[in-house]
Amino acid sequence: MVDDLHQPNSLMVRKLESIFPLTDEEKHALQQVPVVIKTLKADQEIVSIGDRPQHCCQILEGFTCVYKLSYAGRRQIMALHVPGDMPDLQSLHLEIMDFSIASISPCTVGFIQHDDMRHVCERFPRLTAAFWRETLVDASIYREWLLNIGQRDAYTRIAHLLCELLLRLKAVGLVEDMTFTLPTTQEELADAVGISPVHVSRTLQTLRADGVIQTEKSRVTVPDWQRLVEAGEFDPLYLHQQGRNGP
Amino acid sequence: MVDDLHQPNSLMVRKLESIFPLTDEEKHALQQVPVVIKTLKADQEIVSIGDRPQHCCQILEGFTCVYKLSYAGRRQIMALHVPGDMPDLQSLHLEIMDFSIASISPCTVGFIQHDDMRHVCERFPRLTAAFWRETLVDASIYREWLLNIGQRDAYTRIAHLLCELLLRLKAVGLVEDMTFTLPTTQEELADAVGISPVHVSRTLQTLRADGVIQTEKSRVTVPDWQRLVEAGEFDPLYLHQQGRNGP
DNA sequence: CGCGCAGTTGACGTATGTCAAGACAGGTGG
DNA sequence: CCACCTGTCTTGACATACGTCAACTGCGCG
Repeated sequence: MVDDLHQPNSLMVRKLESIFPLTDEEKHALQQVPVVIKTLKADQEIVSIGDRPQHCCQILEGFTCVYKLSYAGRRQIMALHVPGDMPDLQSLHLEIMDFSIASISPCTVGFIQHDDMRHVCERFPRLTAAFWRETLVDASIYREWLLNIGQRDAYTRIAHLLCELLLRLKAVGLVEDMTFTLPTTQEELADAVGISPVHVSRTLQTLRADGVIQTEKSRVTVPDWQRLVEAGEFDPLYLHQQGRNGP
Repeated sequence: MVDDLHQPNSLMVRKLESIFPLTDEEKHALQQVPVVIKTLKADQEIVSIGDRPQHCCQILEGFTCVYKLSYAGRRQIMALHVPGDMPDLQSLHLEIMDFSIASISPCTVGFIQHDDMRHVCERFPRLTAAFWRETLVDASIYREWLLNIGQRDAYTRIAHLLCELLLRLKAVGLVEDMTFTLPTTQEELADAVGISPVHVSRTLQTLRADGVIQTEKSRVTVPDWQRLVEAGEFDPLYLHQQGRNGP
């Protein structure tokens, strides 16, 4: 991944190729799209609710989150995004941002002008379909999070989230020996699963005590995938990762 | 609305015209798309999780919901759909359904073959954009529901849901004198906001006692919009209803 | 070396869940 | 037209998962 960065759009090509093989023409066109790369520290806003952005972004390194605040000032994280993800494709068609995006860890992010996106998509309608599909998978993940937060207890919610992250990170080569980096604080986890930080702390402890996960600093390792799947009531269907259904 | 039914696609034309004016050609093409109309009783499945549908649908009359079950058999309703909505546009690009759709009230639903959808979209790329936009608004609603369920208390959740329904029903002409029909049981409401049916009952009672809503059978009337908005911490931005922001 | 943030722990509070009984209403059949 | 039945809503008593608060620990970083 790191060496790929010299060719900034290669991650996008890989992403779209995971949907269907691209023609050389399509690949070439994508490589031509200008990308502005920025590096960010942790906890910086990338786009803010109410903005009318003229570009969208792709995460190249690090983790970001999509969030909103309630009037009481409580934060709900609606999505975590990992390298390869494009969290604000929707801005192509919805003028005003209805959520904010912030970095969770240090990040590198690529920005692409809407106009440039539209041009490639016009020339290659299959790319439109691929980007549309990306946003549909995002929506599917939102739905699963609704089920998670609305109907499952804290223990299951966290296990479920870890299952999801493992599979998504695996898909971009960021899992080795069932171990991945989770650069979130417990407070961020709490905001993602809709429970309080101290309850996250306690729940993680029982997950560790049950041998479902092991942690060391911000590295998480899953000694027994099947156990984690059961703990999280996890069914990977909603990720729509073609061909994959386990690590 | 009822008389429109003789021209089944007119609701779709209206829906897309709320996004941008359609050319006569586009309208004409849409009118040519074959639609199969079915009528359903309440509580019937329209599409099931795991299906690989070859068509998508538009709600013409009545209410439907999108839902999933947890392993414990608890149901989370992720979305309520009202006339004009197209709940499974995603099946155009995601082969396997990751949720089920069921009628909540008696319904009439129009079914359109994927192939027919794809053909119009190919001929008129702006229609692709319009349908894509529809799915993006759905996603935005999922996000707001995440905030609602994850961070707000029962009282606020229900008030918020009522705000949303009022605006969406208003947009399709189903609100008169701040009154609309809500053909859901309290159990369905409960599954939509992630609380228990008996707590829904109690919460509705205090909403009524506070004068925020009035109910009579399944009719809900909102005597003071501003009060309901405050009770629900409601900001209509996420609905992306162009030009509108209140009833 | 010390500051500060993240995580932990315990005591305690509460919003909401559960269970079970009763009231009510709409529809059906005699 | 009445009696019944079924599904929905309501009510009360009680249980509990989770939240809150506050103090303490430990580690990383300047």
